[in-house]
Amino acid sequence: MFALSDCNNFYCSCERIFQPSLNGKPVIVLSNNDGCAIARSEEAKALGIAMGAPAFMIRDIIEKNNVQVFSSNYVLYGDISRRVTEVYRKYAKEIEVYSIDESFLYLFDYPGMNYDSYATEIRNTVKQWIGMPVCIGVASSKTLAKAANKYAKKMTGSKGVFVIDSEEKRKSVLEFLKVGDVWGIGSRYAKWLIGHNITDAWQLSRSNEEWIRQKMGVVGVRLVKELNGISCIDLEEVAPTKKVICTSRSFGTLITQKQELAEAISTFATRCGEKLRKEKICTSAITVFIYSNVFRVKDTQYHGSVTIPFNRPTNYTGDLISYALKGLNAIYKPGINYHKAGIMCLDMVPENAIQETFFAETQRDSDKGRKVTQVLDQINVLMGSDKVRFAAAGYSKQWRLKNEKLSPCYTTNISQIPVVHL
DNA sequence: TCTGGGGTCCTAGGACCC
DNA sequence: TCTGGGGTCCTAGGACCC
Repeated sequence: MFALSDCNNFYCSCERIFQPSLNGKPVIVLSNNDGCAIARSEEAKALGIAMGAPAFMIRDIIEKNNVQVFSSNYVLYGDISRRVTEVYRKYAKEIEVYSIDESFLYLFDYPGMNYDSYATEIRNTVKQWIGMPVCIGVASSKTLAKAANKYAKKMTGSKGVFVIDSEEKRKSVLEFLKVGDVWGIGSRYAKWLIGHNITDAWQLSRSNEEWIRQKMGVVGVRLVKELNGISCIDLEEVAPTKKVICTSRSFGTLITQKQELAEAISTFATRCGEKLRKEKICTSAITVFIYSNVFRVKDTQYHGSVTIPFNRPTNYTGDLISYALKGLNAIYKPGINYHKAGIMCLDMVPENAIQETFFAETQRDSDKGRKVTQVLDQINVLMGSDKVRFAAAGYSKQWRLKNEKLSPCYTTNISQIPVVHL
């Protein structure tokens, strides 16, 4: 049996662990730049704050109801996520970390196993050890486990656990689940299915396979089989190496000057380098892009992007910055209010399987680069991000993210932990 | 005034190989 | 009247996930 364990309102719950007085109160967490509400406590949802609602459009609701607002703190959430995952490992043969707040568990099975009490124990342990509330769905396929999880969240009150271990239970879960809420059915397919009078997951599970194949391909066929309890999607215990790595940001303020863009681009190249080295891969080409703000309809709109192939794959920050700045040169247009930029790394190869070029000196250069970044990474892990960096990344950072409501990194930065007077 | 940031998979069609 | 059989690679577009 598969279990899907999902943290409740994860980012909000992370903030509440360290401020328990916020329990029972409306809490929201905003996206980067304090733009949109991307996590809402139950109380905030009840006030009508929608997922993705722009902060400036819900200001009234926030002020009237004293909603507690946080900027997103991914360092904190990432660390809490890691701790929750550690608890799961005690309870499962294999686990797949599916996202920052969700994991699939392939459960142990004993003769006479009681999945309901087992899942309840996992839930209680995560709550007691980490302080994180989770809900758990258990079933014979991943798609059904996702469905059971949604049912557990809405229909079981404070129990928070549901096991599909009979046809009656499968039917009641699928009848409860709207077709658009099925894992793998997005807005486009939902619209089409509803147009053909398939409105819930039960009806979808009973639909004709060939008809589904024509419109939705093999993905759709797999999905229907999964709803019928036939497992077609395996657990992915080890995450496959990434095919694309992207670092992009909107700016806290609009940028027009090339020099400022260059600093931002260099900073993104630095982040990409860190990500590549962590995955032990190199990239053979990058795409650099700079965008104006589509919401400012009176501004001249511009989407510039260019892809630059390399002679030799690299994950050395110095290389990435110099290629990225060449890219910027090619696409920069003056007189535009730039709002967002980014770098995408493509065509990955493993770090230890690089095809060398014909010219031997690049080998020597790359050894030097590798040693430099090793030291750089070590210092920055120990002393804090960006303590030592390339000058191209600049110092002013006018464009940096707006995050006015940032909480401390309670679990990863000792010096930020506030003193509590009892 | 103010609107996020990452990813993946599948398919069809064109171009090419022997 | 009749025109083989078996492949790969690449790209763009469309769908999806958190």
